[in-house]
Amino acid sequence: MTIATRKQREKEEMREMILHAAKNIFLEKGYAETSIRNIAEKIEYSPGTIYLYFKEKDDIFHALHQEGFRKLVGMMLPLQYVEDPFERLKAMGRIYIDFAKQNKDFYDLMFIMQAPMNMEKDECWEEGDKALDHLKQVIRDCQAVGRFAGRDIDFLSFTIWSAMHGMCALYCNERCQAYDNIDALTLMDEGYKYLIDMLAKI
Amino acid sequence: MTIATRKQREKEEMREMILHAAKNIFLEKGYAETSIRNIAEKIEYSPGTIYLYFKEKDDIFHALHQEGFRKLVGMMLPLQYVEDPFERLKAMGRIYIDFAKQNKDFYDLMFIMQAPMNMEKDECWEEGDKALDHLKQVIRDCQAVGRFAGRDIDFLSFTIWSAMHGMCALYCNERCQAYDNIDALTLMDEGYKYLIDMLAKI
DNA sequence: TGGAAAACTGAACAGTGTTCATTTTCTTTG
DNA sequence: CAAAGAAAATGAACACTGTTCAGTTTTCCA
Repeated sequence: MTIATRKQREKEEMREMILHAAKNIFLEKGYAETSIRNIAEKIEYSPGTIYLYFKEKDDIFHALHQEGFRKLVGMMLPLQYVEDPFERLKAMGRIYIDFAKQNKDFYDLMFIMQAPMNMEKDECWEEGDKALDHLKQVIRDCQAVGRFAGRDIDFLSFTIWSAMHGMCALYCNERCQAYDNIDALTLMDEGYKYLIDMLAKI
Repeated sequence: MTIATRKQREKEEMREMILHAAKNIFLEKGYAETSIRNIAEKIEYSPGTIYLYFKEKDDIFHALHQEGFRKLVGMMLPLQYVEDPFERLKAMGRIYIDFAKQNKDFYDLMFIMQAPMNMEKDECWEEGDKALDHLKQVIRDCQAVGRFAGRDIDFLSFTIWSAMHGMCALYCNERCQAYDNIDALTLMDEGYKYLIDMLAKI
């Protein structure tokens, strides 16, 4: 083992250390409280050091952004065992909602925040694109068995994604309070059912 | 005219002045650039003065939040002349999308931002509730002519609102970039059509 | 072991929201 | 009209933010 490879490994470990600390603070106290100084303090380094591993704060959150997508894609894996395409689409929606419910902050970071968005289209969205491709493929599979006949896959996937995202975003941004006598989670569950009913008939 | 009433009027005028300046900066440079010092500079007062008229920064944005809802409700007014309930619902959706397209920052403030949300439920959402009630009423009207039979109005309104919001939110948060070969506005228009198709069949 | 290179530091900069003692302005009273 | 009292406005100060960079410390190799 050369010194160069060790150095590279150490560099990678330091990056991981920073990301780990950032993620912990982010999940515990939210985005606003996750400052460079907070992260630096947690890993017991000076604030300046962090800039030797990440060009700017958004870079850190861009990395967490990607991690979130890997997590979401991971949760989608079992879908391959659902044979019926429409059942697969339904299950996909359930998983998406569950992900948002269980990972409010990650969902925010991935689909709502402006923060880690100042990136080039390539690389940045590799994981996100994978998730969207996944949805498009399921729609294609549905079409193969006669559903959604004549519908454009891009437009239909956008409609479905939007509908799902709409519920999750209203949930994450506390706008479900508009229904003061209904629990937000119930709202999402029932809203999802109605969406499936609509998709079944289109 | 007593001095007391003049004082009160001046106080009100000052509030309006601050709001006017805040709105201008907000619409021109966005939320991030709208600082108390920026506003103070624009109205040629010291930063401290602003705190004599608003308890905190969010108070100012809460007021703009309300203004946004008044604007949206205003745009909805012509709907009363659309006789057919389902046509009215369709037109409502169009207006909602147009509002988001034309007032990206206001839409953000009203439905996405966490900023002016730390308010009590009452007063804060008076305008927002009005808009939601409007949607619910149109759905009720649809049911009166046989549409959406057996559907719960709260759940259905949430499904529809979510679907509309989802598109607008993805648009406002630049997530339509995921479709790199399709214009965001086209995406919304076509997505909206598919949603209407679904609602027509449910 | 000496010098180059890499890693790290922490003060400094320009900005943020918010507070508050001090000063200025206006109003009321003697 | 002047003095006292109240209201309004100020701007420095506090604790924070992301980011930079001259200077120090550590590590490496000849």
